[in-house]
Amino acid sequence: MSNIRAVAELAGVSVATVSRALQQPDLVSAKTKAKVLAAVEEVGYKPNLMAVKFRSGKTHNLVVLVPTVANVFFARVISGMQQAAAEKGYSLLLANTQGDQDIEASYAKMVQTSQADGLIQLRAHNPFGETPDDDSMLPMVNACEVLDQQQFPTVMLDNRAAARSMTEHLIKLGHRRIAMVKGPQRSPLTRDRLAGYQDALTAAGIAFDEQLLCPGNFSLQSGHKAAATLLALPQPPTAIFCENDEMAIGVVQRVKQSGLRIPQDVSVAGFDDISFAAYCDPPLTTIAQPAEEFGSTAVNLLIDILQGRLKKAPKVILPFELVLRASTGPAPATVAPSLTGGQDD
Amino acid sequence: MSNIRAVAELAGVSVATVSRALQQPDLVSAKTKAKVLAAVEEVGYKPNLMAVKFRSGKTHNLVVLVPTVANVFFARVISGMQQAAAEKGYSLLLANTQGDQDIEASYAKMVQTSQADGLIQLRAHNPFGETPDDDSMLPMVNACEVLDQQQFPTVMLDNRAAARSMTEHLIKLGHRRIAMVKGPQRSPLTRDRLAGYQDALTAAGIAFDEQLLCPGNFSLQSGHKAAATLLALPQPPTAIFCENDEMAIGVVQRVKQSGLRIPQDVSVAGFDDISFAAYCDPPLTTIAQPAEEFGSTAVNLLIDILQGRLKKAPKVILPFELVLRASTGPAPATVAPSLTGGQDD
DNA sequence: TCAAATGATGATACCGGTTACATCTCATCT
DNA sequence: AGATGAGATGTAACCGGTATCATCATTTGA
Repeated sequence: MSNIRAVAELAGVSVATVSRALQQPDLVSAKTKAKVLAAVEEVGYKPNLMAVKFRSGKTHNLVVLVPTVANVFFARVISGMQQAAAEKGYSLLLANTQGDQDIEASYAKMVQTSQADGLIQLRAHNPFGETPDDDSMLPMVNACEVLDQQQFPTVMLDNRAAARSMTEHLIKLGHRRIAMVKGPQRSPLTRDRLAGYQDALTAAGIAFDEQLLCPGNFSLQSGHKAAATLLALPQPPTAIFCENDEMAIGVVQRVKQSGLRIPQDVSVAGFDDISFAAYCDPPLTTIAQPAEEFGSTAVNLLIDILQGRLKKAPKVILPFELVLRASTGPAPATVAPSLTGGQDD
Repeated sequence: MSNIRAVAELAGVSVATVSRALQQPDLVSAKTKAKVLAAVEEVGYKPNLMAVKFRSGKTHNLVVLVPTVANVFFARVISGMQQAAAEKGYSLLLANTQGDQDIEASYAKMVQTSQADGLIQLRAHNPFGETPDDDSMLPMVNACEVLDQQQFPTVMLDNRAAARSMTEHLIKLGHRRIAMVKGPQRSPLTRDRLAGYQDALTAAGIAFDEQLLCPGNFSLQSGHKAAATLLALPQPPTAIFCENDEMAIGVVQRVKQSGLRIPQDVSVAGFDDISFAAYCDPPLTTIAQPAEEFGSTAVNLLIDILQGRLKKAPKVILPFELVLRASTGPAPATVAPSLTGGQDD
């Protein structure tokens, strides 16, 4: 590997001149510059950027903690991050944490050991461990799933309002028994969406029925399983609102397997508006989130912090959009014909 | 940021001793080690790994060039890479190239500028530009989409055999007019799958009909569009084989929109076995690929190269599996019962 | 008892850039 | 002409580790 000293020797100048010729060409004379560039060419010089990063103390790397990259929504978020980072000359170090806090912590250490300048967390944890006493702003941004008492900059959706909006849509269609398939237990995201759901019920004077809440984990399988549970209830729901699209797609399948029609017998709604949502049968009513924008905003915020342009930790709230498709429709007129028992496959 | 010299001073030893106490504890006496560790604790010393990487010339970073991370299949591959890399102490630098060769080249430069040790390419390009004369092994592995005359180590599927296998399945079901929805034009992947399709046709004595080939780009939309074209043919196909599952899902929707039933009127098959394939209506017959294994194998191969354990560029071929679900079924009794076609099963 | 071997530790060069400061050359001004 | 300053270039410190070699103390062996 040729280095700057080899170039300097060949060009007959000092290393400082070579460095200047490449970094601040205005400071060197035209003919020196020419000599240097020729020498660079001749020895095939490529600067060792590791040395630069070491010297400058800036790596221009950003660590991203993702629960699972193999998730359609996160994939879009990452895509947005990548774009924004590339534009600013940063690279992304991707960490698949599988939700494991030890793995998170080990990657977060990359910031402390100067392997990365900052960190983006897509989960509501603080991977640095307990918050330091001094509230000096750690180079971290929290996106998507956010804890409210967070002292970090965050990018989030108003999940409560979004869930309320969807629930209101269902109520307006005449539904009274609206089930909710939840995400992981302690997720603030689930908590907020649940709150929005309850807000809408309360506003419409509908009693909250614990039985209509079903656990899930954002997977297709868990949606499928949840639907089975819900349909087996003595009084099954006429609408099922899922906290993400994957679960909704699982629900759709299970509902159809029961011989019920969507939306005539049961309405189904999702959350995220992943690309597959529009290609469901029937196409899925859902909440669209600007996934790529989550990513780009988070990256830009982080870079602002790193470059000292941010005084206070901002909270950015991105807009959602209710996307109405064919999976939701008017509640069935029937109070209950006679199939309250719910037939199996 | 505290450094090793601060620790040395506090512990009353030399920097060399501190380094040894942390790296090769056996070389240091017990009480010195204790002093050092206490000092490390006291100043909160975290080694600057950037300095280590610079000194050692090894970054332990691997660049991954992905056409689009927001692709279900690639997301799984990346997940497998991440896992394998983490186990060996490497990090992944993710690059979303959008298929742009300039972007690819700019990321490939990270290897040449010592920001990464090696590179994994998921497309059949050589991002380093024209191959160097000396066939010294560049630290690169090519996975998924592979050019055959490649001098790099590769990890791939026998796409030709897989496509042949699927086509044979359709032929066995009595289909004679089998359409193929292709991937991007110049992709070797498309070329191989097409060849396998033709192999099966030839073996079964079915004439190849150019009209039944439809362009696509691996997106849901392109599948939808392709189906529209195919169904409008004077003699539409009775089976549609798509080069990936997304397109197949798009096809399924379009076919159903035409009022045709799957598989009674038209069979549809995909490729990849993404998670959504099993949740289609009807569930999709497809070819399963070990996506995560693609990733882990590629990473392990690359690390073998980097650590000099590999003499010749190996070609690894991973197994596929024909996954039969409900989207394929017997060919409909032909509108024209004339027996030009020949034998059924 | 002295030489040689062993073990523990220290001093410092080194990796490859950047950059503060020094030096040198001219041109300009009074 | 001498002083001043601008412009071009060189010298070397520096970033923070690692590793080589030197040094010194202690033990072992003949």
